Amino acid sequence: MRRTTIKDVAKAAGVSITTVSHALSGGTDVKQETRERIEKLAAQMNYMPSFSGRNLKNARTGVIGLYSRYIRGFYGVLADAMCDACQEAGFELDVILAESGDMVMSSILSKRVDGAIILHSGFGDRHTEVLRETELPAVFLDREFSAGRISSVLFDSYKTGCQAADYLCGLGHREFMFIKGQDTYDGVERRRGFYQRLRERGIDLPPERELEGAFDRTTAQRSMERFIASGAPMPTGIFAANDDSAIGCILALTAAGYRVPEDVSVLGCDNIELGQWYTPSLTTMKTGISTMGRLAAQETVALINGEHPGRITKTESTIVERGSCAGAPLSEAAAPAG
Amino acid sequence: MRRTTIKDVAKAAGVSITTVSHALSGGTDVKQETRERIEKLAAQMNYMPSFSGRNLKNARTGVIGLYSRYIRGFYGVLADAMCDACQEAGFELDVILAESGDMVMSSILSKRVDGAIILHSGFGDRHTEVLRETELPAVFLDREFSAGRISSVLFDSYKTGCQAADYLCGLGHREFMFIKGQDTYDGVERRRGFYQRLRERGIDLPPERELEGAFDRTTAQRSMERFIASGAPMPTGIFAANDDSAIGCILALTAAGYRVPEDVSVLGCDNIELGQWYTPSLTTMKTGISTMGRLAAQETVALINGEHPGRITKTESTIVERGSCAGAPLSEAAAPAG
DNA sequence: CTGTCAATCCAAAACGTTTTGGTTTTTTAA
DNA sequence: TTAAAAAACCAAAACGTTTTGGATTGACAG
Repeated sequence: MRRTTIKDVAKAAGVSITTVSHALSGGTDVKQETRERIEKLAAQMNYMPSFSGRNLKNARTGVIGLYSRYIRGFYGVLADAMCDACQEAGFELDVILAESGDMVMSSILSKRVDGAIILHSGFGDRHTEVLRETELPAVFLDREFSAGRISSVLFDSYKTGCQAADYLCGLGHREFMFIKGQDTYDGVERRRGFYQRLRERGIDLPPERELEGAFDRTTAQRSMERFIASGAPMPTGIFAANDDSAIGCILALTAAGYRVPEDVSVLGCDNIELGQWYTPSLTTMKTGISTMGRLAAQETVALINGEHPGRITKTESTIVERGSCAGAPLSEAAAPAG
Repeated sequence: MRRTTIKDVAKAAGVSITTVSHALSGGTDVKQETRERIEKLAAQMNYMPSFSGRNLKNARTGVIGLYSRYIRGFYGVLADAMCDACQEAGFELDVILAESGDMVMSSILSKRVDGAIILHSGFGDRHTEVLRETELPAVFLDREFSAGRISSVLFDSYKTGCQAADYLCGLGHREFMFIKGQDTYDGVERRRGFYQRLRERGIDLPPERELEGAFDRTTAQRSMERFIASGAPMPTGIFAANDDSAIGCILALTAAGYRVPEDVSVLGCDNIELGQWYTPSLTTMKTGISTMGRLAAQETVALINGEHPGRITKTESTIVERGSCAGAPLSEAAAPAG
C-alpha cells in the first residue's frame, strides 16, 4: 500500500533527492546521463510526485474547481467546455459536487484549487464576503458580481428577453403570455427583458397572463391547463422562460385542441436537444452554453495570472427558428379548433 | 493572498498549534473553555486546515475520484448518483476530466484520491497493470476485471440482449435485425446475448441483417437507408444496441413508408429521456444508470475500507413498453405501405 | 602553481498539518 | 499535607516535496 516516493527513486539512482527533483522537473543542474538514468528509474518504479507534498511547498495546485450541486444535463455540457479551455491553459478541471454553500467554502478555504468557478444556489452573500477576503480567483456563473479577483460570466438574459419580444412582435403578434421560470438570475432577467421591450412597444402584459412554469415541464403544463379551464381569452404569442416549460405549455394547448403554431405560437429558451425532435419542433432562443463554459474557464485563468481585475462578461443568444412559431392569426384571440 | 494557517490561530488564541489541532479535530486533551475560544477564533479568521498539509500527514484524502473523458449526458447522471452515495459514506466525489489514460494514471499515482472510479476508453491494459501494483482501490465501469483491490460494476448487458430477444419473440416475431453499437463492453455483450438467445430459440440472424449503428443516430439512419435501398426483405423485429440508433432507424423506416410498430417493431436500449417524447414513443430496455452509479460508489468505499477483495457486480435491465413495438404482422416480411 | 569558472551535486530548511511522547498543572485520595 | 491520578497543554518529529545556498569537482587561463 505504501507508494514510492522521491526518496526511493533517489536511493535506487544513488543520488540525493535534490537531484531527482531537478532531473524530473527539468532543472538545469544535472548531467544529461544522470537525468536519463533517473527518468528511466522513475518510470520503472511508477513514481509520480505526491500532489500534497508538492502543493504544500508550492502553494499552487494546478487545478481549477467547478463547484456545483449537480452535474447532469446543463452542467455537464458546461463542464466539458470548461475542461477543454482549462487544459489549453495547463490547468486541470475538477468538478466538485457540494451539497451546501458551506461545503463549497470549506473546500475553497482548504486551498485545494487555484481558482474556483461557482454555480451553486447555496452560495450566499455571507460566503461571497469570505471569498472576497480570501482573494482566491473566482468566477460566478449565476449572479452579477465583480470585485478584486472575482468575475462573473453570464448569459445576457435581459437581452434574450428583448429579442424574444422583438421576434414575436415581428411575426405580428399583439397579445402575449409569459411562462415564468424560477427566480434565478436568468429567470429574472429573461422576464425583465421581455416585459421591458413589450412596454417600449406600447404593449401591456397583464398579471393574469403570467403563468408559473418553474422551468419545469409539468408545472407549466398544469398552469396552462388551469388557464385554459378559466375560460380567459388565449393570447397568440407565448414566451416560455425555458424549453422545458415551453413543451409543457404546448402539451396542454394541443390537448385542449389548440394548434401550435397555427393558433398559438410558443417560443422557448435554451435550445435543449429534445426541441428539434419534438412535434412541433421548438422555436427557441439558443444560449451558448459551451461558449459560456469556455469563457468562464478562460476568465478564471486570467484572474489567476493576474491579467486584469474582476469584471463581468455576457454572452448573447440567437434565435433558432423551427416549427412552434408562426405569424399571428387574423382574429384577435386564438380559439381551439374544437 | 496568504491564507491563514494553524499557526495564526494558535498565536491569536495564545496556545500551541498542537492544542489548536486537537481542539478543532475533536481531540480529548483540551479544556472546554479553550476549545470554544479556539473554535470561535478559527471561524472568525476563516481558518480551514490545508488540504495538502493534512493529507501529507494522513496519507488519506477523503476524496473518491471519478475519472472520465467527458461528463455530459450519461456520465452526469452517473456522477450525481455516485455523489450521493459518497457523501453518505463521508467521502467527497471529485470528477476528474482527463484526456488520456496516462493522465488518469498520473493523477492516481500522485495520491490525490483514496479510491478511483474509472470509465475511460484510454485506460488500457498497461495502465491496469500499474494500477494493480499500486494497490489503490479502484472500480471499473466499462470492463470486466477484478483483482486484489479492483472491482467492476457493470450492466448485465449479456442478459439485456437475451431479454430483448425474448421480448420480441414473445410478440411473435421470427425475422430479426440487429443494429450494432460500438465495440465497448455493453455494445459487445448486448449483441452476444441477443444472438445467443435467438440461437437457443432456433432462430438464425444472417450477417446481412446486422447493420452498423455505432450508437449514433445518423449512422443508424444511413445504414437503414442503404438496407432499404438494397431491396432485401424487411424483418419485422429490430433490436438496436441503443436508443439513439433506434431513433435513427425509425427515422429511415418511416421516411420509406414503413409504419412503426404496425409493420416493423423497433426495440431500443438505455431509456434516454427523448424516448418518451418521440413519436412513436420508444419501447426500450431500461438500464439503471443511477443504481449503477450508487453501487459503484459503494463498492469503492467498501474496497477502501477493506471489507472484501475485488469482485464483479452486475445490474439488470427491465423493459419499458411504449409505442414502437407490437405483435408481428401476419405476412412473413414487412412491406412499406406504399 | 594558483585562482576562476562552469558543471554537478547535495544538506538543510520550509511548507501546514497530525501525532507521539512528554511536561506541567490541577484535582482527587489518603 | 502529600502522593497519585487526571487533565491540560506543548515541543518535536514526520509526511513528501521544492528551493536555497553552498560544496565538490575538473578544466582552463594566467
